[in-house]
Amino acid sequence: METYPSSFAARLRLYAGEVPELPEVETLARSLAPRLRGRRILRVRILAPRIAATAPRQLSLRLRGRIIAALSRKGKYLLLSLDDGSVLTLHLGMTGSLRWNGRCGPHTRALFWLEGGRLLFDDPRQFGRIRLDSAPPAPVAQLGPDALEITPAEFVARLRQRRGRIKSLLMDQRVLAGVGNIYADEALFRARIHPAARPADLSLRQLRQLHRALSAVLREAIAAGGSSVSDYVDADGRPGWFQFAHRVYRRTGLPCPRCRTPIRRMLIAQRGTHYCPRCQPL
DNA sequence: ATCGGTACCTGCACGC
DNA sequence: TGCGTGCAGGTACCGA
Repeated sequence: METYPSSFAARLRLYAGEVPELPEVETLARSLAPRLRGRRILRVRILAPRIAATAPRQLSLRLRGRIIAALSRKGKYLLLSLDDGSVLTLHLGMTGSLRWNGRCGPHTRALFWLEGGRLLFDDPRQFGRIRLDSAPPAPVAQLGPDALEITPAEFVARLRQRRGRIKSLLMDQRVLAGVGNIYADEALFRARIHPAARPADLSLRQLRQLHRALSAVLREAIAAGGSSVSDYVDADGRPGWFQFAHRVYRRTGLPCPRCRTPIRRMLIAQRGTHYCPRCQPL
């Protein structure tokens, strides 16, 4: 476990884990499933119309009385299958969170009263979305294979039919689903691949290495985040999250954990991108 | 068709 | 000290 200057710890506390990517949504799905499955929805209230991709009135009317049959995740989407065949889709955006039996706050955007408890949707920036459809909606249907489930062969094939920069492709939800800025940087570092490289620049071996690195970093994050995010669903705050330490993400200027060269930051597709110039040559 | 850039949104850090 | 500015990045959308 690395130690960081306290100012950096504060920054990590502020940002790390705040943006829900695949591991955070997976952990949330696992902790919520036993609480929600089989429960009837009694009442729904949308406080911020902006986050409702389905009209708030429709949501309230059509959700009342429904039973949550199953809960699943695809990419960064949380899918609640209801007893009438419809699907409630939740996306947490950048700052969204779900809390079971939590207290309402200034950023609470939606409330779901269920038998035996209340689910809160908090989202300061309101990039999250809630929608109800008769089947998995277009955004979900267009997702590529889930990043946790994609095979090495499929991973390589899908990347090789694209020409963009490798980091952009990793984050393109149609190529594969679930990877955001944090895990893209971390996976590329582990695979020693420059984020601006293009698939044509990379050997088969490197692409397979990237698949391994991505699987590893996602699984580690789920393992580390599991208990803490589960606590978070119950209460306020996320103690224990910092078991998972980022190696390059937001570590600009700090020594590379492998070679001590200062981590560098660049922009790719307007996103902050962190890499080691020595370990990840172009 | 594919890619890159921008809008949306808010809270925090930073600098004058 | 207080205020203005920039930055963070999820998806959708637009134009080249």
